Amino acid sequence: MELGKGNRSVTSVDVARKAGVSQSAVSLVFAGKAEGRVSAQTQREILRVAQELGYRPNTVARMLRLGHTNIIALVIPDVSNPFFAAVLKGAEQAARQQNYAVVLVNIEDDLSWQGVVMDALTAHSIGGFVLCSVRPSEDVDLTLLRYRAVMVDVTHPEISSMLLDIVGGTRAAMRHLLGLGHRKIAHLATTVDAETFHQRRDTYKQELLGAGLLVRDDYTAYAALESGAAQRAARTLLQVADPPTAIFCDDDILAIGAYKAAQEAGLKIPDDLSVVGFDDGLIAQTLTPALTTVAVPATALGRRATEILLADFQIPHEPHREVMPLELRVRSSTAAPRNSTAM
Amino acid sequence: MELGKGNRSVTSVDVARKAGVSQSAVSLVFAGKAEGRVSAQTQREILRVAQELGYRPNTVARMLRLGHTNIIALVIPDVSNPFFAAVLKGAEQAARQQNYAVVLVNIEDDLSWQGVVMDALTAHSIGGFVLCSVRPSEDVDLTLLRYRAVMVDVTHPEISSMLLDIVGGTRAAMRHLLGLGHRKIAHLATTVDAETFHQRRDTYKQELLGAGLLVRDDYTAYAALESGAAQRAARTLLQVADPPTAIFCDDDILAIGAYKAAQEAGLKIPDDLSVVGFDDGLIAQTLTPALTTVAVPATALGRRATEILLADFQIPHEPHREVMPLELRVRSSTAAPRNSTAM
DNA sequence: CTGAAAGCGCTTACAG
DNA sequence: CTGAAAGCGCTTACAG
Repeated sequence: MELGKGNRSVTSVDVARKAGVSQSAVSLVFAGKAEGRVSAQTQREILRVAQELGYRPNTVARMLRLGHTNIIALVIPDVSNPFFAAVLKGAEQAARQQNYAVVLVNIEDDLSWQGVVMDALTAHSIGGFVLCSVRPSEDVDLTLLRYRAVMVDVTHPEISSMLLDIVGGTRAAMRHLLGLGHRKIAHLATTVDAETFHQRRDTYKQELLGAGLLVRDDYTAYAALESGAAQRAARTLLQVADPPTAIFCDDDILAIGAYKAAQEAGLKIPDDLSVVGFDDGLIAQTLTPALTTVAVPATALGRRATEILLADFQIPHEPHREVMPLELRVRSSTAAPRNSTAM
Repeated sequence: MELGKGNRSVTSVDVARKAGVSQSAVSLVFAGKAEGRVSAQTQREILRVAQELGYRPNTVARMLRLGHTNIIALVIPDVSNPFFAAVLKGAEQAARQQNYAVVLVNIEDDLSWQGVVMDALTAHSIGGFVLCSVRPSEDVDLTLLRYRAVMVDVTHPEISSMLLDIVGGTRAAMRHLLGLGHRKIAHLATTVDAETFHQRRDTYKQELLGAGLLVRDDYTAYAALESGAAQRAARTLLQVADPPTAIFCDDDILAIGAYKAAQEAGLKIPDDLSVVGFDDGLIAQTLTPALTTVAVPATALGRRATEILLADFQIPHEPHREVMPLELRVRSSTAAPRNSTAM
C-alpha cells in the first residue's frame, strides 16, 4: 500500500546523497560533533538539505549503537494517588530537561515489581529507574541496579536514595499540638506497612514521651488509606471514655475520616477537636476548615530524585543520599484545647 | 573498569554459540516463530542455555529491525490533575496488557505540543499517541498521525477519538435539579476554553430553555479550575438580588468554591442551596455533604482510548469514534428548593 | 529442520 | 576536512 512507502522515513543516507556528502558527515552534524571535523560550509548545506527533506535522526538506531536508551521508568504503587502523580510530574520535568522520557510502571498490588524492573533493565529498554515507595523483597539481589536507580522514601545499601524528613515533619506536627496545650493526642494511623509510616508512629510516641505523656493504646486507631475506613477508625477514637482533644493523622486522606467522625459526634473543628494531616495535597485545602498538615513536596521530590538518577549515570560513585525537609503548614484545623481541665 | 565488562550483556550470539546452534535459531525461538522451523529438541536446549546465561532479547535492536517501538505516549495537560492521572492509569493498564509502555508527555501551558509530538513521531521513538484534551491548532497538518493517535475528548476529521457524552451527563444533572423543583439554577463555569466545557454550557442553556426558563446573565460566573477563584465567582452568584437555589458546576473543583461561598453566606447545602459537580474524583466524596456529580470514568476512558490506538495499529481503517456514557451520581448536595415561592 | 547473510540507521574509530 | 567501513543485536527472506 502507498502508506508504507509514503511513510518510509528519510535517513541520514538520503540527506548525504542529496547534499553530496558522506553519511558520516550528516551523522556528525546531528550529533553535534562536527566542529573541527566538518567545514562550516558543509554543515550549513547539510542542515539545509535535512530541513528540506524533513530529516530527523532515528533515535532507536542511535540507542542501539550507543547501548543505552533515553528512557527512565518511574515505578510507583498507584498513579491515581495524587501524591504519586505529583512525583511523576516532577520526574517528567527533570527528565525532559535532559532529553529523557519517563515511562510509568504502575505496580498496584503486584509485589513482585522487581521482576518487571529487572526485565526492563536486561532487555535494555530502560536506562534507569526511580523507585518510589516500593520496597524490595529481602532476597532479591539489586546490585544490577547500582547507578541505574534511585529509591524514593526507601533506603537500600547499594542504591542512591531521596528521602523525606518524616521524623522532622512529624515532630513539627506534634510540637505544634503540644505547644497549643494539647495533652490528649490520638494517632489515626494507616495499616499500610511502609517505612514512612513506621517513622511517623515512632516519632509520635517519642514526642509524647518527651513531653512526659503516656502512649495510650486506646488513643491509636488504624485504617486503610481510604476515607470510609478512616471515618470508622476515627469514630472509635472519639468514643473512648476520656476522648482526645487532638488527632494526628498519618495522611490527609485519613483526616477526611476524622472530619466526618467529628461531625457525626457533634464536635467542632478546631474548637472541640484539633486535626493534623500529612501530605498537603488538594485535600488539605478542600476540607473545611482548611487542614493543618505536614507538607510533602512531591513534585520537588520527583524532580530531585530524577536529577540524582541522571547524575549517577554520568559518574558512578557511592550511593547518593539526600533528605528533603518537610514543613508544617498551620491552617485552621488546630487550636488550643477547650477544656484543659481534664488534664 | 570491570563494571563495563561485567555489564556487557549476553546476546543471541552468545546463546547460539554455547548451545551449538545458529543465531537465527535462537532468534526464532524468542520471537515465538520457531514452530515447524526448529526442532522441539533444539528449542528446549536453546531455552535451557538462555536461562542459564540470563539471556533476554535486546528490545532496542528488535525495534530498529522491526521499524516500530512498543512505546506509546500519553499527551496530557497536567498529570497532577487527578482526572488526567486516572486516564494515565487506564492507559498504562491497557498498554501493559499488550506489552506496550506508556511515556508521559506533560504539556502544561505549552500550546505547541504538536511540535513535541511530531518530533517524537518522526524520530521513531514513539509508536503512537493518546492525545488527551489537547486541541491542535487549526493550521497544523496532523495526517501523519493517522492510525498513530487517538484523541480523547476532542474530535478531528482524520484521527480516531474517544469521546465523553458530556451532553448526556449535563442533561442528567440539569434534569435532576429541574425535577427537584429548582427554577433558579446558576452555572459556575470555568474559563478554560475547551470543547468539553462549551458543551456543558450549551446544554445548560438548552435545558433551561427546554423547561421554559430564561438564561440569566447574572446566574453565570466564570473561574479558573482552582478552588479560590471558584469561591470568589460563587460568591458573586449568591449575592445577586434574586439568588439561585442551585448551582451547576463545570467541575468538582469549582464545587469546592461553591461550598465555601455557601458557608460564608450562611447557606446550608442542600437545604438552602443545591450543588452539582462534574467529574466524581476524590473531591466529591471528600466534601461534606457528599457531592452530587456527573461521574466521568477517567480510568476506563484511558484504557479504552489505548485499546483503540493499539487496534488501529493492526488494521488501518476509517477513524474510529466511540462515545462513553456518563452517569449522574446523586448524593447529598441536592434537594428540593426550600421556598419555591420565589418562582 | 538448519545456517549464512543482509540489513534496520545510526556512531565512531580509521585511513586518507 | 572528508569518506569508506565496521558494528550495535536483532529479524527474516533465502539457500541448502
